[in-house]
Amino acid sequence: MPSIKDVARVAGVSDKTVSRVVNREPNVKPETFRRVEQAIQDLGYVPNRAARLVRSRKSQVLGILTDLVSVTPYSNDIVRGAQAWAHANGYTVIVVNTNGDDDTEKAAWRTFQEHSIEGVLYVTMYHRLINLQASDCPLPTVLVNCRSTADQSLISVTPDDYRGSQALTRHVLEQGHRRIGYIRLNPVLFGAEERYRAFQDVVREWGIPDASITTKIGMSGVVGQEIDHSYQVTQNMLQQDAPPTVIMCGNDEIALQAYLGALTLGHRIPDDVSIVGHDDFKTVSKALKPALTTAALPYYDLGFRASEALYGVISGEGATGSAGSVKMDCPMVRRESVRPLPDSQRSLADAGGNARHKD
Amino acid sequence: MPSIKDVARVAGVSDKTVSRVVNREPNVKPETFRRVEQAIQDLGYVPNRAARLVRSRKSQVLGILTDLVSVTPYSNDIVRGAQAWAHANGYTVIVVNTNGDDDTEKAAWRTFQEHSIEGVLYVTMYHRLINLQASDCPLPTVLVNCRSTADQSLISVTPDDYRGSQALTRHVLEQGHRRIGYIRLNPVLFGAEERYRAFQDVVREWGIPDASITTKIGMSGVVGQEIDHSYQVTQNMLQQDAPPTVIMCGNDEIALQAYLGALTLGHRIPDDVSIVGHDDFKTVSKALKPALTTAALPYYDLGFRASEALYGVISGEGATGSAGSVKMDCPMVRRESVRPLPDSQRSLADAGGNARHKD
DNA sequence: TTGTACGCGTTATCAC
DNA sequence: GTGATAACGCGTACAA
Repeated sequence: MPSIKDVARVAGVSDKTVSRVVNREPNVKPETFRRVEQAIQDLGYVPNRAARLVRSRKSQVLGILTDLVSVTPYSNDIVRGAQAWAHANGYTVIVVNTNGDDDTEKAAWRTFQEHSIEGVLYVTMYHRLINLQASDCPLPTVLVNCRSTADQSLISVTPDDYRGSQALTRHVLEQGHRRIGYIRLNPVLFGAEERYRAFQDVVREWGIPDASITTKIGMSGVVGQEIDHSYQVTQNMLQQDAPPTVIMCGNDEIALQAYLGALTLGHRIPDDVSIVGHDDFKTVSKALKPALTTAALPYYDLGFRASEALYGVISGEGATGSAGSVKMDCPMVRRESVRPLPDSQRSLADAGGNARHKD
Repeated sequence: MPSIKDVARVAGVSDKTVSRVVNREPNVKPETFRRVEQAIQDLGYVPNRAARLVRSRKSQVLGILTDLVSVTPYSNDIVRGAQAWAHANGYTVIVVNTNGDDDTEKAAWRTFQEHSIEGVLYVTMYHRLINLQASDCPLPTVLVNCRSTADQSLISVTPDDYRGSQALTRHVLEQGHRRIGYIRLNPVLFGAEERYRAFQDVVREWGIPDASITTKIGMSGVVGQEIDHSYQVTQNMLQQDAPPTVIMCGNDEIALQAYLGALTLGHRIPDDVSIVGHDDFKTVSKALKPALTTAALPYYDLGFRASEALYGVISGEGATGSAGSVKMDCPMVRRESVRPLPDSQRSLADAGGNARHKD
């Protein structure tokens, strides 16, 4: 590896002049500039960041701290989004997965300090509340996909599950559905409860009677290894007396179960039952036939936006705390799994009937 | 950030002594050791890797170069595996996604050099053949999930698609299936062709007549944005004169389509048709009802193993080229989507019949 | 057992 | 415009 001195010697200038050229500083004669560039080419010189860092204290490196990576393969898009921002802005990224282990997390913070990282993205792989204090973070930190209950001064970037679910529920009602099944995600999840709350609020706002709503929990247990009974739940719902005309699912994976459950019973989607999901996990939502109407979790954008916010903090111009925090929209993705109900079927009066097609 | 000198001053020793304590070198009086440790604690001193690196040339950092991340969310497990190895061995990892762009890849190599990275994992997100030359790699490199046709001297770690598919095909035949549908993955994919080749070889070896095999292509087009017609293909297969008793799918996503296609037609799985996949994408294979019998792509292990191999190269003890290259097994995961055929249905004579249950 | 002098590759300061 | 010279935080070599 040639050093700046080698270049200087070959170009016949001092090392400082090479430094000027490399860093595009002013006050270099064009002729000198060319000679130096040539020498750099010839030698294949690449500046050494470590040496630069020793002096200048700017590492141009961001750290990403990640918890249960295995929960779902999709949330990794957060990391991708962050990487995209980083590389577009001359930053490099170091990722450490803690798998939820406290010691590993401690070690990660230390690693970050050793590398003189400028700031870290603390990302959780599902939307949740955490207990972090700003004083626990030795480096500038932005929370992604989570918020701290313990310390409001930590900036966070989270998805707006509430509004996503709200839009979905309104859409379903606008399509004329009145008998609704709702399969809840694991209640342990913060995002899950937000979605359910939105559903309840909208349904109440529209004056839908409780009797025409069926709510069941589809998953339960420890996050990452929950038991999924949504297949069975779907079938029970569809076999009850006045079955719902639409089943709203806590997320797309539950929606997949709902599809399988409904199809196995011989129900057609959306002719016999409409189904909506949440998250827009593409390998599910786009693969389903008919494709699933859902709300898109903006994972990639979460990562990208959070990096911007972190950069704001680092460069000191950043607002902090709830002022700087952002909730990002989960836009509805309308596909073919929701059928508009004809007027004749919209009344609640036929609540005893079964909208299923007969073949 | 306190430096080694600050610690030295507080502890009342020279900086070299602090260095000795930090690096656990011998010849430090226990008493001194304690005093220094105390000062480190008090000041929150963390050694600066950059400074260390300027002298010692060992960055303890690995680079990961990654192409089309978006192809599937699952292959990211390769990166996880590599990270796991790294953090278990005191290494840190820098990941750069190129999205298949050549300029980005060039820039990535440069970034790696700037960071004095010790070696890089060149990982592709689907199993394929590439054109890389060892001379294109300014740093020690190991190929993951791909092999170079241009240069055999590059070590590679790849999944053994052939053997995975072989095991699956044998299993299906052992369960008595003779009329077989095979839905091929995009033929552009190297792994896809390996799987198909294994299927053909086994079927020939067992003397299954061509007439009882139906082969169709389920996906085609540019990788990452292919058109998927496997849903329709499945339905066509099931509606033909002597429908297959089992459908073997190029991967789990096709298997999902096969489930949907079959269920929609009113077929039961595995009573009416058995289905097998490939890859073991858990959000599909475990979610399906009944759960899918498939072969597991060892993504995580690929990343882990490749890191070991790379470490071998770096520390100079490594075999190179095809000698050091590894093909990793894709073990069959036996679940409930394959039904053993009763002896009465195993003969090829009933090739005109339809094994479907009548309700 | 401990300390001193120096060098690593780079940037900062200031004089030329 | 350009170049000495010092300094960054740490490890190495050697002296004490």
